[in-house]
Amino acid sequence: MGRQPCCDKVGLKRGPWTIEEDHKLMNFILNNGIHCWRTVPKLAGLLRCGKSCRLRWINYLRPDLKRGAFTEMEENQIIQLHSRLGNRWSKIASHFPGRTDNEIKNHWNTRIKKKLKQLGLDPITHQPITEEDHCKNGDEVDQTNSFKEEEGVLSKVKPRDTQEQREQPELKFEEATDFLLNYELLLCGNLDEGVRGPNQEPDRSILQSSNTISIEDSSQNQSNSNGESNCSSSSLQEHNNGGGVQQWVDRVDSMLSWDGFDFLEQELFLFEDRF
DNA sequence: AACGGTCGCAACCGCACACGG
DNA sequence: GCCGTGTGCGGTTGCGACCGT
Repeated sequence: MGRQPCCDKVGLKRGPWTIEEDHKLMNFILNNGIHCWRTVPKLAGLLRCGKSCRLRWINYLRPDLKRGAFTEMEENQIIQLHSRLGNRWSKIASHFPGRTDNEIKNHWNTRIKKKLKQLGLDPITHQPITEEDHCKNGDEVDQTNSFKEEEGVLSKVKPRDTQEQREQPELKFEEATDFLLNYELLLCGNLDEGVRGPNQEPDRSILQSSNTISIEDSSQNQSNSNGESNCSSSSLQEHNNGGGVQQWVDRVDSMLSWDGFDFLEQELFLFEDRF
């Protein structure tokens, strides 16, 4: 016999969240914190299951979320961490304060995977794709390696240009070389520490070389296995130093564009005062 | 303008794990 | 040690936006 579902789904709403639902959830959590996700929707007056509320909070409403495109530095770090950790997205995400595992996973699947394939690297093993793989994997790999035939340009025929690709229409040979050099350096770090095994401390030097994160930062964020509230508060404390909560309020305000947002803003300022 | 194909992201699903009684 | 419950995680899907024909 299997587990009971997290909630009885009869009468529960599914699909995209409305602004009103976001409002209710955020308002509830800011006022009451998170004790038990199962009770959250009931108490917040939502027709959602607790799991759905949790996901919405973590992936979208959390105040410490960092939105916007991934930087090249972040991408490189993701690749490096993925080569060491595999598809353990939550572990990878823990190195990127403000980024969610879902976000990183999506970014990996939609962008980085392609980027690696374009460069002739297997996104799973992080090794160069061999001729055998070529034959084994058929079309998929075939596409990824076709850049070899092209003269000085590593772009391959794409079904259509994405926004990113429009900004960077082609991956030039020099850029690709830089990327590969970068990549090698990153992986060299991995190889050196390969003997340490996956569960041991990551290479601090590599991570600290980044301007954006450090082990200390991420460990602070992870310090409480309980997760959410602690993570939020520590980040909020950081944000608070530079008026971050105000920035978040501005961001959420513009993002959600509620007519009746004043009420929530008051709540948020109260929230800010607590930190 | 209409249509079909592709992409990217948000959300869902189901399993695994942790924890308390 | 077993069982029930809550939560976390990774894989997958649905759907709107965008683009080419």
